[in-house]
Amino acid sequence: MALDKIDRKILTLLQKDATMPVAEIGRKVGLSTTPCWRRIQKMEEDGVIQRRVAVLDPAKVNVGVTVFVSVKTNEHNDTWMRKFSGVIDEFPEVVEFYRMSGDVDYLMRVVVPDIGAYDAFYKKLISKINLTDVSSAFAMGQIKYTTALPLDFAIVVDDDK
Amino acid sequence: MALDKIDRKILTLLQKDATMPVAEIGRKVGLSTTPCWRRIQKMEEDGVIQRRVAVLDPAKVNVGVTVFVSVKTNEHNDTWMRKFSGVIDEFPEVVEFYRMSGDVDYLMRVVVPDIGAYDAFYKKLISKINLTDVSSAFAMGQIKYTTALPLDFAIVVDDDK
DNA sequence: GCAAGATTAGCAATAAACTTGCGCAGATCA
DNA sequence: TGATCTGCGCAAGTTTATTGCTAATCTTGC
Repeated sequence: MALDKIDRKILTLLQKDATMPVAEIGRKVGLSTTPCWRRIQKMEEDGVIQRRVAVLDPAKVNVGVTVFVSVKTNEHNDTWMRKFSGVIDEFPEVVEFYRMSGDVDYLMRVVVPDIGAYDAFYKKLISKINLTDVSSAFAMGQIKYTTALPLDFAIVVDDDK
Repeated sequence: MALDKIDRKILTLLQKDATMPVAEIGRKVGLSTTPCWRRIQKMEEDGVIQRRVAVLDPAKVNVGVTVFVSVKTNEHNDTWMRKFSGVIDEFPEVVEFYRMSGDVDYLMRVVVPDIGAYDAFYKKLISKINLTDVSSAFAMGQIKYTTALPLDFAIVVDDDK
């Protein structure tokens, strides 16, 4: 599962553009098609590469507004957490959901067309599960968003190349 | 730029798995290869589909820890914002960055291997730009994360099909 | 109501990309 | 030194993407 310099180069390219032909990737990392292809295969088998997806423009599908929703609860048990997770799973508007440390218990990122749609989401949410304390923070603009993870921390065996 | 039911079906599939052959997508949405391919092309030209990317496993590339960093500033002007954006752009650890309304001015999501790496990031950040107030919230776990946007709000012309 | 133009579907052929089998070269180790 | 292992690359064969062309359906203006 350790990655060398070539693997990381490949991942960097694929994180930017997964449509790039293997032959071209190979050329850019100094490898012919076959070994490059085998490396990609291995990284997919190992689960380093989870999947390849299409990324849409939020504005073009009318979900230009991002809201961060902080949730506090009194229910600090596994059963409740699972129930909450299940409820959230049903909402496609919730694109990220984290269990937090500190004064907030859960944090989620919600995408909607406008404030009105957020209110509708909010009402639907609290009708499905009882939440002690919910607070919403609206994003006025998305300055940076990337699905590409940094590879600087990846485990390495051969760092010579 | 309006999307009909077939377009949304295609997008739903591509948001899950962008490696699926056009022929299979066509079959699933009830279309032959060519028209299905042309629809996909059009949505790429229109920018609805921005790009296709490989999604990696954060743990496998050693960035299993997410930190949300809230920033308050006294500098409420465009010049400073641009400078801040430029600084953030240089940090691959910052995968999301928003300008917020409310008592926090900016919010970013940072991915790192551990607390130590976050501290290193933090030091590097404040050395590059002066920030009035920074507060960090650690995620104990990622319960949901998807790059797929909801298509329920997309603009529609023909809603018959 | 009808004909011209526009839009969308489909087939078939071509081009491009992926995938596999095999052999070769360098590294490792007894 | 020789056996083994690992990784590379060539040359097929297979799958998939892409394009040109035709047919069918829908729109529009009269």
